[in-house]
Amino acid sequence: MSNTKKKILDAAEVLFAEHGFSQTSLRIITSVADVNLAAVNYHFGSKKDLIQAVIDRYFVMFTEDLAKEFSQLANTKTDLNTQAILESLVSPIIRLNNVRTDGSATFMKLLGHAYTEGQGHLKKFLTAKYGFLLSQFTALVQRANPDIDDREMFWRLHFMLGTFVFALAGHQALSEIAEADFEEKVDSSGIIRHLIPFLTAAMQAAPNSITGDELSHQSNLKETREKSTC
Amino acid sequence: MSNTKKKILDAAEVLFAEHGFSQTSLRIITSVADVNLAAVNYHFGSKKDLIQAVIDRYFVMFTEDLAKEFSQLANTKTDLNTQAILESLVSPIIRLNNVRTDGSATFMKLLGHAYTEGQGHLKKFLTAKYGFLLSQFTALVQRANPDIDDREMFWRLHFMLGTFVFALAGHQALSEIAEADFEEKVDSSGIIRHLIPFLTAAMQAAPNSITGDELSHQSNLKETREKSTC
DNA sequence: TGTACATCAGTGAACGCGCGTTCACTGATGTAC
DNA sequence: TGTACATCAGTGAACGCGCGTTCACTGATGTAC
Repeated sequence: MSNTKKKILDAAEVLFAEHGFSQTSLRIITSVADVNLAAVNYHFGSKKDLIQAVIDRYFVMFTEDLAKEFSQLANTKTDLNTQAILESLVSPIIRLNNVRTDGSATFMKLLGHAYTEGQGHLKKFLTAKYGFLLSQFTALVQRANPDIDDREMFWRLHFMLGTFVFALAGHQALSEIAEADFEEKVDSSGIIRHLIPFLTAAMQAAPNSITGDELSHQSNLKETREKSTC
Repeated sequence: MSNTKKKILDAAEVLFAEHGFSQTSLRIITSVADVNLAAVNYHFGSKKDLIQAVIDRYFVMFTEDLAKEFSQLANTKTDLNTQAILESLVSPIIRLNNVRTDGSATFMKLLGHAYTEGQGHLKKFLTAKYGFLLSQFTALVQRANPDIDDREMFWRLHFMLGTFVFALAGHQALSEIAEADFEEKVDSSGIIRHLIPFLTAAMQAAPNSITGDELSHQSNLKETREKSTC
């Protein structure tokens, strides 16, 4: 990979993570990377392809590690527990910090933007290329929690992954508040240390017995608002 | 409020929720609302002020209900439990659906965009105006969980709120998959029904005893990657 | 009751600007004969 | 060894386009005398 190409990717990932894709112009990327404006289109073809390349570079690193962790767990002969499965995510995430300063937070921010900004093509691209890892992860969690039915498992898995991404992507803002309040600096692995027992307990919750009907009547406040805001 | 102003707000909130703020142009908003392009600047001053007005209209409805629920809980003489506190969020969220079709999902999507897109001014505006509700919520959860120390409570509160927003904002995409897999349609209140036991259990988890040092060495894979991607 | 002026909601067209992309071009390096 | 051509990385300037915003203007309604 040419030096120019690498300089573009390095500048783009930081700016995309911080400000999102559509709010980051090629002009600001190329000026930060100190390369010519036309170089993006020369090396990547278009802005869309640059976004894909930035995300894919992280995914390749991340999924390589993750696949190893999963296959180790899958080959475990003894019982699996939820905590061990969640902890298998930790090393691949933390190791991104060795590749780039704040690598794991950057990766999670990119994922967050891809989730909310992408018009679908990014999601399809990622699902097609890395969906098998989600399947593996699901299988492991199901093996560790055989009593949870498929519907409930579906929701809990997505809540869990959502919390993971959200917590790590918003890490910077939160740890600034935490630092002001508790004089305690917290990095990515510090957040994960708080996340794992939180999510392990959540995963093992007893399923809900409240019905939809009960739920909609449980408040003491009457629902009297009309379908209008005039 | 003039009819034109209301038509702009109604069209804008749907488009902002779906595509984000910066990716939604005033031209598409005014064409959907069937009003003149210049009307946005006439009635709201600028696009930034329109965004603020859209979000504030939801917040006024939501926080009005929420404040009532919180003060009811605060006046409870008996013991508070986490589940009851989480359930107090349900009615104010669900009631948004009476005001507008998919109101609660729209609100959560707007919150999500405000969180990831806003350059700070939106966050400051919301914190200044509605931060007292977060303090009330924190006080209630602390009363229900006196054994959790302040640091741990800080993180769990933010994980919880993050999961709530993430789950409800991404509700549409997920329930489409859920529908395909389980032939079961799920709306906002259906998601909340899955969320509450999940988060209640998470909140009551035993705090972690793993130290940072143990965490960074718990993987069997060696961390050998260099700080380079060439 | 009539006239003059003020206020207000809304409009059509244009403004300047920043955007992603394109294109003709340069200069260095490699290859064929 | 020398010459002609091909390939490649990169560049500077311009392109057309969509954006948020502005501005002079219209027409309806209200108010003062």
